[in-house]
Amino acid sequence: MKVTIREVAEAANVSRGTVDRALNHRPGVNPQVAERIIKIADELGYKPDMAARTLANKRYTKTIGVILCSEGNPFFNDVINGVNNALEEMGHFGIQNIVRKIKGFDADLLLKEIDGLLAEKISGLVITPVNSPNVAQKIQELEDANIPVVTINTDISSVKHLAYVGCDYITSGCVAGELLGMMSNGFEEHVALIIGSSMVMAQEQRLRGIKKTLKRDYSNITVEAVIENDDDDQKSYEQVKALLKEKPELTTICFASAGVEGGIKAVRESECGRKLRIITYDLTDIVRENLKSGVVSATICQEPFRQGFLGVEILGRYLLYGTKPKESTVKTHIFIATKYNL
Amino acid sequence: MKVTIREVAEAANVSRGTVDRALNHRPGVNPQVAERIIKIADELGYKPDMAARTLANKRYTKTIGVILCSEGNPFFNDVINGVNNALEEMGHFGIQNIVRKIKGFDADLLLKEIDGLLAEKISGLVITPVNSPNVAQKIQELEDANIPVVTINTDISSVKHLAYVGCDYITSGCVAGELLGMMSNGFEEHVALIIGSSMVMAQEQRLRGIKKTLKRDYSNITVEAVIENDDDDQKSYEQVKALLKEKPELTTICFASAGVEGGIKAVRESECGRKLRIITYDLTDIVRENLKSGVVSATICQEPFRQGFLGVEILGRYLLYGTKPKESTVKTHIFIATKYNL
DNA sequence: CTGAAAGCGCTTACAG
DNA sequence: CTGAAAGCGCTTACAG
Repeated sequence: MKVTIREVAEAANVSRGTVDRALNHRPGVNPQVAERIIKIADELGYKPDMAARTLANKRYTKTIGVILCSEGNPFFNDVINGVNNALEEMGHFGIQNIVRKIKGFDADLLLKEIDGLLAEKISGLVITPVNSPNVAQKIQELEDANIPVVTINTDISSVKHLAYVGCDYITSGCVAGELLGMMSNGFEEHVALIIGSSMVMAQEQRLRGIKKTLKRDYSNITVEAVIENDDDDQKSYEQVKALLKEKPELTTICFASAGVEGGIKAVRESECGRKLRIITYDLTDIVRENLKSGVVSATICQEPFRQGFLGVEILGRYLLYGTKPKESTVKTHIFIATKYNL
Repeated sequence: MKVTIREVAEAANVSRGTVDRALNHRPGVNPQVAERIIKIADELGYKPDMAARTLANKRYTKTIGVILCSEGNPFFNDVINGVNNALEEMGHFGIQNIVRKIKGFDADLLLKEIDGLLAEKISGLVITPVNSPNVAQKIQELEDANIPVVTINTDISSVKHLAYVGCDYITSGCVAGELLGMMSNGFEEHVALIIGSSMVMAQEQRLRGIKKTLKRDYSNITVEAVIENDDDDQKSYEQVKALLKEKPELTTICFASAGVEGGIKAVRESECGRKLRIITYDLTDIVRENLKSGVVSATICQEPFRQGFLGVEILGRYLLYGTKPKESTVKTHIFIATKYNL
């Protein structure tokens, strides 16, 4: 039957406190005794009871801090939903939370918010980091101070942290390339790729994935232009407008980032007879609308809800039970959605 | 701060036991008192602590029964993984389990297994049901006896039960239709649809979804044949072989069920110059291999892992905390995968 | 370094 | 119908 700490204690002829200390590698146990206890626990097949552990830890409540660069960016709506759902669940287990949202991927603001949360004594942090050295250094400091950090949606390089939950952006580019290829049906196609900025790692990676795949497998597809719209709809509008005038042979536009609304407006206005195919990334309200009406053919998604949810859940489990995910990189799925599978 | 049952009891001037009984609608409380307690708890913002609840319930252990029609069907591998993962989690919360796997969607076998699990005193059941009247009746009996039932992957009609976790098969067909449409790039295409059996509701629905979408939006695509292979590879091989001889104009084959291996073998053998496009459903090892090698262009997935995982989790949460899912139908996502996003 | 004991919040068998 | 109390399994402050 069920093996509890009590059975282990009896078998080892020590108190339950000592078993607990030994099994959880807490200080203050004779190493020999500890080793013996661990062995006995193992033989008995002892598995800690999460509910009891959680309950006992209620006396020493922990707080999860969350910082999202989400303000004014509709993509993050689903990430936020995921975060909130997981935080609510953690609430049932007595974990508190503080959430901060900032506008843009602004390193200085981010650092200020991190310090703010540290002042509030958070026990762990979930964050969409800016991939800059000073942010990396700050995250290193947190990890060193035993405050685990989980990055979501976008990662930070060169700092070991508890986990990253998000998609692989190069693969995400390859999928777009493959999709463009499939949709060409072997015929000649001329595509334009619209990104936000090649200075953002995720977007540069996507671009790379697309180009690589087209080059390798679809010589019938020519990339006519790569445009950076700074994720700005007005700019996107003007650029796409100019592009369509300049390149009448264009058959497809792929939006690898934001600025979809402006871009589509330009396409709509200039459409005179020919039908441009549009593919996008992610599933914002704008994209959803345009998929339904047939303006956008397909969009490539990355499970934003799950990014938020898992990010918080992984941190929460670590704080509650000390369990780490098997891999520190948790990839969310990339998949293609059409009007039918939103 | 944190409101516990104790605070509610003090505010209401009753014992904690009475608060518990009132809040959980257990019998044996004066209705007026109960109402007052519920109101006070609400005002105080009382939220039950799941860990404590779980721990307290340890004394009255529950067992989840699982019956899967999965034997010899590789699609179910991921469903099984999901089931096992969730069962392990439930184990931490003191819920036991009994799992039975049977071969084929065989109603009589299924009924026998259900009775077997009932004899083992299961508290709830997760099942891939056969949609037949006698199975429906048996599930009704379980629900009446307060043994909640969750169906996964395929549902049973006309019986109210705790939940169904799986995809919407008509939509799943529409997605294939849309995919075929996208891949045609407006050119004339001739497709064959291969299903297992139109007697299986899921497959009949998929077929319907595909045909509907093609008819409405893609008049350039002609369905040349619909073939039933009984999910048998040998049969599939022979039928596809004959088909290819008979219909040299064929450009695409869509496998809406099993028998992919046999079908692909036939395609391979007969390929003389022309390149047939193949699309499939789900992500078995065979499909994965053929996607990677470029033989299969795309496959339409339905989150099998999640079907298993959520099915068990929903039942477990109901048994532990009495919480029901918001909707009794929990749809898993349908998405398109290419060689890059497996 | 080790043990005895209190406590986390909820549930239910038992007594009244 | 209601209350007092034991107990679920683990953790840690305290005493030794």
